[in-house]
Amino acid sequence: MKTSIVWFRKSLRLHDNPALTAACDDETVDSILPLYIFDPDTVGENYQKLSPNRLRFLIESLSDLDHQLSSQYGSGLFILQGNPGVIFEKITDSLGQSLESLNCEYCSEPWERKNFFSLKKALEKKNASVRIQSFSAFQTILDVEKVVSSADYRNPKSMKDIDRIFSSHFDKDEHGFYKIDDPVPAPDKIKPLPQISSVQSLSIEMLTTQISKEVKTDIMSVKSYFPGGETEALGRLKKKVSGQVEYVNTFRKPKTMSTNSTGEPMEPSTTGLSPYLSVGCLSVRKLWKECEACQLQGAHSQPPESLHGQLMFREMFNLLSRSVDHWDEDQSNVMCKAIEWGDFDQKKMEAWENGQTGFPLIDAMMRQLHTTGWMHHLARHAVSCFLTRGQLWQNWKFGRDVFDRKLLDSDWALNNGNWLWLAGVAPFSMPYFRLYNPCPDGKSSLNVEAENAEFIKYWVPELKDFPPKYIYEPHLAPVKIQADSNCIIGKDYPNPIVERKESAKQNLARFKNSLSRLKSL
DNA sequence: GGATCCGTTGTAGCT
DNA sequence: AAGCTACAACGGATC
Repeated sequence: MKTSIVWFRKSLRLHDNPALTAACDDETVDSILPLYIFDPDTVGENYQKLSPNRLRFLIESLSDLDHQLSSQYGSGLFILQGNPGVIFEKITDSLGQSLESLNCEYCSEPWERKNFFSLKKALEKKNASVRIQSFSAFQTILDVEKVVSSADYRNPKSMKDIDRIFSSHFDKDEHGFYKIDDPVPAPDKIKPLPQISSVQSLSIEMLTTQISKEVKTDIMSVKSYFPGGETEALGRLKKKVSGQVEYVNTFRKPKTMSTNSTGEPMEPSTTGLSPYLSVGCLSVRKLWKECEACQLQGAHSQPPESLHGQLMFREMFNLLSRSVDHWDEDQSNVMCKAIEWGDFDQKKMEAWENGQTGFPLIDAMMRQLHTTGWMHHLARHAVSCFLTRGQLWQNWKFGRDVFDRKLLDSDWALNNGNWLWLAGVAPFSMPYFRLYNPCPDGKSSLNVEAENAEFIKYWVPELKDFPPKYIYEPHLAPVKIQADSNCIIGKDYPNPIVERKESAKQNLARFKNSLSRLKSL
């Protein structure tokens, strides 16, 4: 018996999975072990690094993978918990010389690369004939290692830069589209599981029970809008993108904030596919190609506003996170100006995280994040601007950590990149003085309101009877109106945590001072 | 090498 | 109602 291990890391899917396909096509092996490792370094010793909602999403994604493997292929997902090095030691001991190869996807995070290299070394020491292969172009369209190591690579900072990188790595076809490889279909057959008696897989049920107990929440009953899993991902892709030529071709990101006409307050106005990309239930290549198929049908929007543009920014951050040292730091990070932010202010941070700032739009957005694990991209702009250079003068890293714990689509490269951008500390085009007004008038891109301010009233039900006129600044409503609306500001809903204009003015001056100090160094 | 242009999606106030 | 201007003013690329 010869066995190949297929290690699922951040690509919890069967379609467009080159590591899996390679194992299936390998005639020298007769059994395949699909493996997932629940790593305490990633989720936290007590699962505290991920919100219950993220844990549920991950479990559902694993469950779907396991179910597909067993019901369609007579295989199954082997789930183990622990440090990958220790896990592989156990498995290789158990498989002995029958271990033929290990296939996995390339992961670009510093700790993941370290994991992989030390693992490779240890395995090869044990068994010199084992073939270990890491496959790229899995989580990204570009081959990250290849691009950042090319001679003319420079850190991309704009759509123009990233477009230039695409141009130098892909030819264009007769329609002007980049020639990107088609996604690989799911395999027809997967070879059976090997016999391993000494290592026992965790069942989804056991894992769920254990996690729920540890985080003191029944994670499977967390109110959710995005169910995890490849099956869901492909269903959503079909519903939102594949057949939706008009939607895709007119997609302009800055214009999407108030276009949710579905009548479903939880339904995103954008595709809502990002959670599925982050755990790899959906292949980004497949998404790219489905958009392209729509664009072939006629005139369409262009990067940066189009869906392709959004995915190109995603590639940009993935490259930067690999090529920039200390990508997640504000010191010794060439992509971050070390602004002298205020000390961690627990009161401000809690008000912001819990949606109790007294700014209804900000609070609605933060409560939506807490409940659904998702926020519109412009909402992320608004709340991060508010927390940092706008109103609260807190270090972007504090907000980054909250997002990372709660966002279903959280991704190390993207989350840090977006915070660097929005805090105005990166050399991207975000002038620090360009603030978002958390109390926008009708012309703002942040304006989420139909006439009735439904978005705010849904997420901040304290204000559900408030007249739309005062919905952004309820403290300005006369006391009689507050009483008639069953919400006394300062009692039933907080007063603004800071004075909006004053704080903005002060922070602008602080930012400016920090910059001139940095320049004089 | 100094001037000019440009950058994913701003705001406020005017006509 | 859409479109203009002023605001405040960065920093890298390009010419």
